[in-house]
Amino acid sequence: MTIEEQLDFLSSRAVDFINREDLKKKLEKAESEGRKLRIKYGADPSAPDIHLGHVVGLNKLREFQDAGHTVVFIIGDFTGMIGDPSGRSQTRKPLTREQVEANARSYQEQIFKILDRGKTEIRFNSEWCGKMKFDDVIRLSAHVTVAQMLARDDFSKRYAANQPISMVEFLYPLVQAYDSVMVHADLELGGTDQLFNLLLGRELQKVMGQEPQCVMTLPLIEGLDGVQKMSKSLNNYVGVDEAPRDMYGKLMSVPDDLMWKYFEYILCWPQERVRDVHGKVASGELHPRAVKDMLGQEVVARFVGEDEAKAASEEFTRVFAQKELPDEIPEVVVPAGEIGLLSLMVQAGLAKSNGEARRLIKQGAVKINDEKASDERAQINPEEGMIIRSGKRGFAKVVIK
RNA sequence: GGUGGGAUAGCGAAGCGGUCAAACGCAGCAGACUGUAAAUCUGCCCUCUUAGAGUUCGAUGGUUCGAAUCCAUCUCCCACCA
Repeated sequence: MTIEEQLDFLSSRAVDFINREDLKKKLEKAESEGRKLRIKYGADPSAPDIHLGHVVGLNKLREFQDAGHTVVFIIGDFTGMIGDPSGRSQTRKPLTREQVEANARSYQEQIFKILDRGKTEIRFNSEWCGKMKFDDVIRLSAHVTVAQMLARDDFSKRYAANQPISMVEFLYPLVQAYDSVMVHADLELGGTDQLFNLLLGRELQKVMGQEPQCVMTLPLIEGLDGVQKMSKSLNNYVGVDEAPRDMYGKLMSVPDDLMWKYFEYILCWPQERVRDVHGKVASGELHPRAVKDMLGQEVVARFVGEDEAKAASEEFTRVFAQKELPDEIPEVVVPAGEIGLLSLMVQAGLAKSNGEARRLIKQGAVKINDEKASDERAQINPEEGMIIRSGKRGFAKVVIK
């Protein structure tokens, strides 16, 4: 590939890219010096589940690796242990050393489903942040002005709306920027919400006498609800570590319009192909469900395996389209003898409380051995192998102790 | 240091002495419709053995026949002016 072709390839799917000229120079220089570029990506250690939202970025990192470069994957353990009042409404709890370590391990297991282990450098920012003295921090903060900070969109909005902004929030972008200095990043990648922070890294490097990093952002994809960005806290995510059945099932419930993004950013389909399939669905040549099945299967195949993908798809059809029972049904162990239906359901995990169980029964969601249960006060005489269904996806099989 | 505002169910937000287990929106769950889609419609959505009962409205104590609503103290939060 020529440099220009590389640039095209590497910047594909990016939203912001600052900037092509700089990256070109870096690529040329690296090539002539036989050096690899250092591509930085920061991860928050508080949510150890890598989900498809992260995959958007990880895919891009992988492309950089395939082009020969090194990914510097930074786990923000230092900041994670302090906690992150992330503005919005949620305050992230500070993590303990043990939690951070456990999360970091879990990260590593998951990211190498996508990244090339041999071209990845994992770093923890406590390595350098932990050594800083307070005067170092103060000196560092002198490089940035309040006006600069207020340039960040969410800060300016909140400031204007008389909403609180803590000093910590000002400090975090600075820490992140400092990470760039410490790892000598050539380019930093992040979601579009990271643009300001990434640019601050660029500024700080300049101030501290380094060649400034390039900055690239990728879209934040919406989660299962189709509206809010995929995140663990909103519980609208698909984790790369999930059981094939869940992964597939979740993908099938994604709004149709969102599929195209998933094809493009998760599966990295070329745009022409996405457009082609999109067109076929629009014209009625392809059924949206078939396309979504393809999405589900391809994603499962990528993170788990081909066979599992096929199996997940088949089971899904069987259970939901033909209303049959799934392969594996969770068991409830109960002693022999009469038991109230309500408490049986709670014990089986089909309802959180008797109240909920009652509601489900009233609404006609509960079946025992395919027979609708309508009496909430029913006493059940459990039999071995009795099947209790609650709604479309709640199943339990009775086992007599 | 000063002034003002606030803490209500998962979240947001009404309520300001009884009719409040607490409006409304969102999220969630179920049913109908489907492609387990989306949209829509309907119902539910503190707990418990019911048309009944028991615990809730930052915490504690008090006034009252009766408090989420009034008083006192406390804790926490926010904005503004310095």
